[in-house]
Amino acid sequence: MKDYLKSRIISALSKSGLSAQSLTETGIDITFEKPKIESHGDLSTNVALLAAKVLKMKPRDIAQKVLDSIDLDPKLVEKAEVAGPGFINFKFTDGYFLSFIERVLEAGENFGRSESGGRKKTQVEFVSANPTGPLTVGHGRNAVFGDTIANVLQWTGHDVTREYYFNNAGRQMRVLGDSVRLRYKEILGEKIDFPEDHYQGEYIREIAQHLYDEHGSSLGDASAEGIFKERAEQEIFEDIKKSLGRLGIAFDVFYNENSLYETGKIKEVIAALDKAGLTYEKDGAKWFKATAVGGEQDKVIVKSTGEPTYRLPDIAYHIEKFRRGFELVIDIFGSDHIATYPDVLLALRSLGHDTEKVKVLIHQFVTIFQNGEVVKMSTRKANFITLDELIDWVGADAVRFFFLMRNIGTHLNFDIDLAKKQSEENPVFYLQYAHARIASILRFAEDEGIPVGRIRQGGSETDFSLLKEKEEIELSKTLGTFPEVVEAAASTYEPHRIIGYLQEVAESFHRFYHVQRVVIPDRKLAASRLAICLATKIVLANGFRILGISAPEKM
RNA sequence: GCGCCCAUAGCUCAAUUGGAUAGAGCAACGGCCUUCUAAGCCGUAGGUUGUUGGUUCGAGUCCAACUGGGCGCACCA
Repeated sequence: MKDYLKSRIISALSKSGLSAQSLTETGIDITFEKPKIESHGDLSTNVALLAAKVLKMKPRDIAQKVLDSIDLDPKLVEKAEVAGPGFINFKFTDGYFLSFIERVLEAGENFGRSESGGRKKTQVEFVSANPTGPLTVGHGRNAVFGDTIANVLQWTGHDVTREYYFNNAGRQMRVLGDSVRLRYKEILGEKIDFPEDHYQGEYIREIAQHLYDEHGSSLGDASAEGIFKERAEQEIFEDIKKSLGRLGIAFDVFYNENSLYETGKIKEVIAALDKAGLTYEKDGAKWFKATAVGGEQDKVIVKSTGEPTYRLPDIAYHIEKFRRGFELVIDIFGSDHIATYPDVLLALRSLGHDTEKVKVLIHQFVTIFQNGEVVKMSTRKANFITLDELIDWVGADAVRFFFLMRNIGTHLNFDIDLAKKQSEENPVFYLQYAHARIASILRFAEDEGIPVGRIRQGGSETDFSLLKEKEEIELSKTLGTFPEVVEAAASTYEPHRIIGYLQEVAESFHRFYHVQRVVIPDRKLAASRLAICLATKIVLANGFRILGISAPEKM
C-alpha cells in the first residue's frame, strides 16, 4: 500500500508541475506512517512539510496541489485530505482491510515472514557463559533475547547461525577444578580450609560427590586440572544445555576458544598486529597500541606470564567469524562487558576488517527482588538465583515473556515473590488466553456443523462484505500490519515491539469477541467471522513462535 | 576523574526511528456472565516526559550543560 501511494504521489507531483526529482536529489524520501489519532486516517505522509523548504512553497499548498492531481483507486482509498500543518492523510476502505483476512489465511504459518534479509549469512552469538556454574537469571535475559533476535532475523529471511562461545581453559577453569578437588577431599574426611576465591556453590559438592560415588577414594592424588576440571566442565555444560532447552533454546555451534590456539589463529593475530606496528613490549607484557588508532588507552594483549588476555582470542574469534563468511555478526552481552568490545573492534578495524558487519547489543542488568530486597548476585559466591529456579517458579513462557517485555537498554526488575504469587495474572496469559479462546470458538463451531477446515482453506463459505462492524474492521486492520512489525523488530533489534503488537491484537480480538457473536444462525456471516478468528489465531501463534512461547489450545 | 547506558502516571513500562491531542498493564473506583472460555470487556481517575538552554514548521525522541541512578575504567572474562 505504501508503495502504491508513493508511486501515485510521485506521478501527481510531476503532473502538477512540482519536481519529484528535485526532492529525491535533496534526500527527501516519501515515507508514510500510521497516525496515532483515528481521525487522521490510516496512513499519513509528511512529504509536503519536507518539500516546503526545497520548493519554497507553503506545505499546505504543496499538499493541496498533490491531491488535486492524484489518481487513486476508490476500491482501496476512501479519502485523501490535507490536514494540520501540511500532512496528507489517507483513509482506506473497509474492503482493503478485510482483504487482509484472506492474505493471512493463505500464508498461514508463514504469515509475517519476509525475505528482506536476502539470505544474509548471519551469526548471533549469545550466552557464551563459561562452564563454571549454572546459568543465572542474568544469563537468562541474554539467552532469551539472543534466541529471539535469531528468530526474528530468520523470519526476515536471514540465514542464521546460533553460536555459543566458551573457554574451558584459563584461570577460571583451574579454580573450578580445584574447587571440586577440595570438596572431594572434604568428602574423604579431610579438614579443608576452603578458599574464598573458589566456587562456593552447592553444585561443586554435588560434582565431587558424583566422582566419589564412581571412583571412591582413588582420586585423592589426582590434580585439579585433570579429572576434577573435566568432570566439572562436562556436568556443568550438560546442566547449562538442559536449562536452555527448557526455554526452547538450542545452539548450532559451540565454539571453543581453545581451538583458536590449536589452529594457530592467536599467533596469526599477534603477527598481524606486530606487522602493522601496533604492538610493543612493556613490563614483560605485550601491549596493543590502541591509542595509535584512536583508542582511549593502550591495552595488554599478552600478560607477562605469557598468557593472552581475553582480547586476543576475541579478536581472533571475530576474524574467524568473517572468514567463515558471516555478513552480519551479532554479539550480545551484558553491560558489565561494555568496556571490552571497543578495543576488539578497534583492533579488527586496524587489521583491515569491516566492523560495520558487527552489531553489538548490550543488555542492562536484571535486578532480582526477593522478600522486598535486592538480591546481590555473584557466580563465585553461592547467593545467586539460577535460571532453573526461575523457570521452576514461573514457568518457561513467563520467563521468556518477561525478559522480552522490555527494551534491553532498561534495567529489568524481577520481583520473585510477585512473579510466583501472580503467575496467573502474568501479561503472557492475556495473550495466550486470546489464543485459547479462539481455539474454543473453533471447537464449538465445529460441533455446530460449521466447516472450519474449509473456511481455513479459503473456501466459498465466506463473504467478507458482510463484515461491517467497527470491531471487525479494526481487528482485520491490526492483523494486516504483522509483517511490518516483524520487519521493524528485526531492523531495530527490538523484539519487544512484537509483544506490544500482540497485545494490540489480543485486545482487538477480545473487544470483537464481546461485541460480535461468531457462531450464529446466519451461516454466511458466521463463516466470515470465523475466518477473522482463524486469521487472528494464526497471527497470535506466529507471534508466539517468534517469541518462543507456547500457543495453548485450552487454558 | 573518564567512558557507556538510563531517567515518561503512585508502581512497572510503551510511544511507529523527528510528527498532529504522550499510551498500556498493575494498584484505586464504578459497571458487565440464562449467549462461542469473566485469565475477559466497558467506563472513571491519574502527566510541566529529571532540570535548563539549543536545533526546526514540529522534540519524550536530536545537540549541549546540569542533577540523580546503573555498569565499566585489570597483566579477570
